[in-house]
Amino acid sequence: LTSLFPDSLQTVQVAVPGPFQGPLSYLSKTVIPIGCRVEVPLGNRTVVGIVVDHENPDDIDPKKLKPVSRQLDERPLLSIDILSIAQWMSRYYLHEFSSAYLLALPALLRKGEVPAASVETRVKLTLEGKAIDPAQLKRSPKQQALLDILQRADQLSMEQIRQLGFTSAHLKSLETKRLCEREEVEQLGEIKPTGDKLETSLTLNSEQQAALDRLTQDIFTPFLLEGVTGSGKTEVYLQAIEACLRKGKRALVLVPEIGLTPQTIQRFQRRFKDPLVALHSGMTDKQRQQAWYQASLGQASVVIGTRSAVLTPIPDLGLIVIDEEHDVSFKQQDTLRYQARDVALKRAQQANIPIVLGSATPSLETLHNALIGRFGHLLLPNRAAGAQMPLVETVDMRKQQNRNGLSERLLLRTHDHLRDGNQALLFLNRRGFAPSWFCDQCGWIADCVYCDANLTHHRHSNTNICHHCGHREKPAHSCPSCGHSPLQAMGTGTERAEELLADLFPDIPVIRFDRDAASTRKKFEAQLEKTQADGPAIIVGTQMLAKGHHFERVTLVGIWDIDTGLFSADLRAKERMGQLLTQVSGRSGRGERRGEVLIQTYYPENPIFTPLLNHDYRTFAVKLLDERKKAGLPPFGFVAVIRSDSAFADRAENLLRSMASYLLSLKTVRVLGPIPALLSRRAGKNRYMLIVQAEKRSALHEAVVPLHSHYPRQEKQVSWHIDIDPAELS
DNA sequence: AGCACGCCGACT
DNA sequence: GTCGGCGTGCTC
Repeated sequence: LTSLFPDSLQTVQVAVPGPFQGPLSYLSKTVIPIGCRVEVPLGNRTVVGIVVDHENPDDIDPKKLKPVSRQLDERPLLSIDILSIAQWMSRYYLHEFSSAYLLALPALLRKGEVPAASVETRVKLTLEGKAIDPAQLKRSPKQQALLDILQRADQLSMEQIRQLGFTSAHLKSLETKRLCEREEVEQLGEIKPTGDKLETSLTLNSEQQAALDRLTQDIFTPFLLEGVTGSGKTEVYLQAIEACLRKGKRALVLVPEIGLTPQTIQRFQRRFKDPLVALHSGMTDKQRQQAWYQASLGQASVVIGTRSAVLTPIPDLGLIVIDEEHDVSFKQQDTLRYQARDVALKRAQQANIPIVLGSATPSLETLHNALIGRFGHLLLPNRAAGAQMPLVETVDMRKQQNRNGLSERLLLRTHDHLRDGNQALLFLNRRGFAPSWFCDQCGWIADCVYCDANLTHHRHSNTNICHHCGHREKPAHSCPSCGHSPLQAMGTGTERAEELLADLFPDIPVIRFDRDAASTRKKFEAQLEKTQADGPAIIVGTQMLAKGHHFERVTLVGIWDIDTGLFSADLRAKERMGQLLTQVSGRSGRGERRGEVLIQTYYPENPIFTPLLNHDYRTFAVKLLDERKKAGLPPFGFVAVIRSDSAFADRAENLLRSMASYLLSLKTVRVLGPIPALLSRRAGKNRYMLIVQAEKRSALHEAVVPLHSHYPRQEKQVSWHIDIDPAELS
């Protein structure tokens, strides 16, 4: 009605950055559509916000409202669907209202930048290019391959060419030979998905085919695709995506942080003529913004991204794939602590489309849902190419000579595999040279000034580093406690392992993967590149190695030290240990030769190993589910952790004590704590936690929701947060 | 989350 | 005398 009176002022509800429980109200002369960005005054500055509603809540006096400074978008940037998922997230994860909305936008758009209309360079073949036989270019194989693909695709965008692994130099060469030419096209509207292929599909085995048949539905159906490593899950995804594109719908693929390599993108881009965009942390803000905008305009048929891509607007979304669904990187560990897998499930439900969660080692939550029939359960129990599962055995460290924790047995097996020209992969989940710097006279250990933790010795940089807060110092030469000199590096990290291996096998390249040797995407790619070379090699590294990389020529996997995972107090420590062990083992023997896995442990008789030695992750997981059931832990109950930190330990503890007594008085939830966090002092702050448990999700939420209004988030030098469905109890 | 205001110690 | 340390409080 108000729009009939052009002079009258409208109210708009705007989600703005800040610690607000809901949107703020502003005045506007015109009706601003929901989903548009606006600039609004906030305090004495101007911020970018998103219009999420029009109605003004009753409790706000309209006379106090300020006007919107500027409308930034003509048309909504975020659809109602995305807005409602964002709203669900902020309610469910109990974080500031606006964070989820802002999370849905790439950084540049969050800052108010105008989204770029995408000008695309399209590459087309000339008449000669269409006619020529690519075999004539056999002296330049890259050009030949590019020509071959262009002949099959008719035309490709520069982005596609890059994603396929070609450089502009390759293209230039074809251009100078007058085989192809470029043309600039301004892309405005949608591009209809076709599902037309560049590369033919692989033939599915009967299990893959059965899985595919069930995936191609048109209503909300969640599936667990449980397939052993090497069983061909990706091929099933690709063919399910093809079916989706053929219906004119688009697909969203989420992969773990570290899994989104050029190889992964290529694997998807090589299959389809349809355009694909990737969204990951290796891209610049500008690139991300462009990719996001193209996706939101419907110019990409397939969107492949990491955690934060879960909220990318995609018109006519028809399928969601979550690869390696158990991976911890799907849970955000700071600010808005969401689990992207669960948000994706919500999104699929809302869009009424199928979603497939794939893993060789499903999370206990997902496995449980499949076992009770809530999710469809698709099984790929065999390796696709008929390769055998590796032989797994434990090495009893009590009966072994060892050098820096490398047993004689593992050393001999490594030697054998290398002698046969194969690669060996040694997994050691501890970076640095040694986990401690100590005095063998009096037992003094270098610890962090700011944390309740030892310093890790790094030899390359001759520094002792705290892995929890980043504090660095030069290693002391003599003991500050007894004066003894010299001090020693005790224990083994990847740096020392690398040194030891280089010493033992002087002629064999040792390639290290950890946060230090592969700190950036580029360095990581460089290390991967080295593993492609012919001849024997040793790959040594941390859990970076467990995440979906195919090391075709690895035939031996050695697990340097599994025992830390056996005794950690954390909720998911055992689950992770089993997943890691299964995943790392899966890195071996995918080719022709049967792989071998050796697990070094001081506790070989621990029954937890028994099923894992036979590749029976399922039995292992069912046992853990049974333990969870007895303890009322997820997925049989619901958990929230409230963490507090303060420079003053008593303040942090007292705040939680007060919350605990309030929560206990409700009599609807179980409360454990306050207890000191696993790392009780970190970066100079004392940390405590409170574990809240309930049988019903609703009871848990009802209990914790009021805390935000009772306790300001920053009060008298204490800050606190709630973590719903925490990844770890620490 | 920012950002200003305001009250205390250590400097030209 | 002030510069700036960061504790406190506010933002439709």
